[in-house]
Amino acid sequence: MVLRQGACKFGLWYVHIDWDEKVVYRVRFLKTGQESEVPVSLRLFLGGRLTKITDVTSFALKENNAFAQIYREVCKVPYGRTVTYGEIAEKCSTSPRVVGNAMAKNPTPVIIPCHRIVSAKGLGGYSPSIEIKEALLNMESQVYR
DNA sequence: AACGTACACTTAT
DNA sequence: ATAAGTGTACGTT
Repeated sequence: MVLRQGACKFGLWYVHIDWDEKVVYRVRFLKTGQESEVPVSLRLFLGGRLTKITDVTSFALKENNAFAQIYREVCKVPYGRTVTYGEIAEKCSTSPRVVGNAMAKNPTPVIIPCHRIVSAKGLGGYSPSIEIKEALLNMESQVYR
């Protein structure tokens, strides 16, 4: 297996990605970085010119644990839409808290669109920065308008 | 192995 | 405003 690493700018951040062919192992938002090759659809997506990332998937979706089920549910949320932690929890027969946990530990944000999961009364959280969540949702709402 | 604590929540007092 | 329920992870014993 050949692990490839690249980065792509998004606002003030660099989106760093580690991937191999079709499988993404890690996505991080860092303040530093250097533009380099990333999966094509990721670049288009971050540029607001694609609504669905099709050419890669996340390794976390394939696992066989409680989080993976949650992640798969999160992936069903369409572009430009948001659902609450509670709604995801209900579909997975668990509690909202657990969904929050799963989101916080999401190894591949964007690929797994955890920014579309919000709290029942407000935006909810996002790491490393809530600004990123806002920017992503803002971008999606513009395309969707 | 057990225990405590910390959460990207929600609902009911 | 505060508390209780919730499941997982992670640190400390």
